Amino acid sequence: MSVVTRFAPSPTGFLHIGGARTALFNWLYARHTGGKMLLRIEDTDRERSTDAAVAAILDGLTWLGLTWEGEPVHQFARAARHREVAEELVARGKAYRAYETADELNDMRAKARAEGRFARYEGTWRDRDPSEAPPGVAPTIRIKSPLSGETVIDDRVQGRVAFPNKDLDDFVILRSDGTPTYMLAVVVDDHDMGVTHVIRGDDHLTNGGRQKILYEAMGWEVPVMAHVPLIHGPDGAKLSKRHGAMGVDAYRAMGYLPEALRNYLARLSWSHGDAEIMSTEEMVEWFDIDGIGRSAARFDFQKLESLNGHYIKAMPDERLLETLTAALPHLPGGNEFLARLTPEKRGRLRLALPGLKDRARTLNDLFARADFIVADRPLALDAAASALLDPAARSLLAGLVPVFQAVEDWQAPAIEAAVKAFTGERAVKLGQIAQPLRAALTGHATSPGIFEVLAALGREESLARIADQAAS
RNA sequence: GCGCCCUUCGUCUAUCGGUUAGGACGGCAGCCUUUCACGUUGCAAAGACGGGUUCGAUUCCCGUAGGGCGCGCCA
Repeated sequence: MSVVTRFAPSPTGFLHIGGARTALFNWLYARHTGGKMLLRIEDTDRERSTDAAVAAILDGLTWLGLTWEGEPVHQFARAARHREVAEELVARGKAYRAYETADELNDMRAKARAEGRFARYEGTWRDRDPSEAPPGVAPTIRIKSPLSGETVIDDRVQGRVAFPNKDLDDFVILRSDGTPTYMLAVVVDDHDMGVTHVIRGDDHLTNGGRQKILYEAMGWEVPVMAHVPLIHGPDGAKLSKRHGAMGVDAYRAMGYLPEALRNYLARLSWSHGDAEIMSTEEMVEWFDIDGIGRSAARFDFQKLESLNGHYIKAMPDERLLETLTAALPHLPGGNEFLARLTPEKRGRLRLALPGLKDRARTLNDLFARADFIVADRPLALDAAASALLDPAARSLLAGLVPVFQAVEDWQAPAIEAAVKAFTGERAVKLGQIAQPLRAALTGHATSPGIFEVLAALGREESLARIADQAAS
């Protein structure tokens, strides 16, 4: 039987990092086994679900390169089917109508909590005759959970997990307005969609027990379950906005590459020996549920950055240039940079890229360091650059002009040879000329190798920038 | 409060009873060097605690502590 996994986000916000990892695992497992991953939008909460969130989630998945099979299933559209199953359960005596109002239930819960008791539905209407139903109350449908014994799920990650049935109450499966609850909808949809493997966050572990009760009530086969540990923030607490619970679009805006994020996320609670840097093909080949660990992982931005730097360096220049220009609109300040990137400057950027990418860990970092490429003359100098351009330095720069005019092949090696000959003549150290040159050409005290900068800028622009700063 | 889960360097992890407990990120130091990086070499850094089981426990069991998740007509 072919593997069918699914990713089932609720569209109440962006695709957060934990969801992205869950989607990644489902995707990897489906690819690894030659199966498929389905996408289901869990929008039964009509109050909180929004179209914008659906769009954000699809966008996030697409950016991450996680593809799904077929059209996304919208859970709410299947409400009639869910109702049908709920009614069938009532007809079979596996579920019953309960006539408490939501307010009454809330009061009962509040009271139980205040008294330090577990707020559990006591099954008041479980065996009561429906003829006793109070008039004017629309009932919910509740499942009859077993009263004794235990419900066991054999989880592929967590192992055998047993829940005492006395703690599992008769949860609502159909609301009084006739719409299904999550618990019902998930089970019916997973069954109807032919899902064979449910891979999700372990915050759903106890739900797994409840869902098993539903599967058994319907006489359906329970899918393989794999509850993956959650991702925590750097301080070990639940991931919140404070650390990393932003949407994946926020990671894109921070200049991370999807392949870097994929690689990083894959290594959270999953490993394959000592493998750290993995191509997507390798991840697909190596991924297995057996490799998933059982403890929660903390999100570590430094490691993500390190990986991201690796992928930036590894990317061929032409592709990196395309990737950067495509990403720019999503990066803070990116549009301004893009607006100034004339075709001529784009050519210079392309030439400077090898030196630039070694120094960058994010795309933001990359284009920030490339500001000298798009800058217009006369360059604004930062404090460190100004300090380098003392009178002696300015006079040395003036001496360089004829040297540069005489360079025949305006490439880094020839330029370097010419400059070294010049430093020999003047008996100065390379640093004494390289630093003022850097300041004049880039406006900063740091930059890629100075000869690469000269080559990238071109002779004309380089000489003009030098003239702006040289002693006349 | 009740239930369930987790616990190896600061972080992510390897180890599937016998290892000098390995790798990666980060840190520190050296090298490279025109700056900053990159690269490279080396160093420091871990089995929460207490009991068992065993010839031998990081590994198996129990307890304690700490952390997490769940306990909605949310998903």
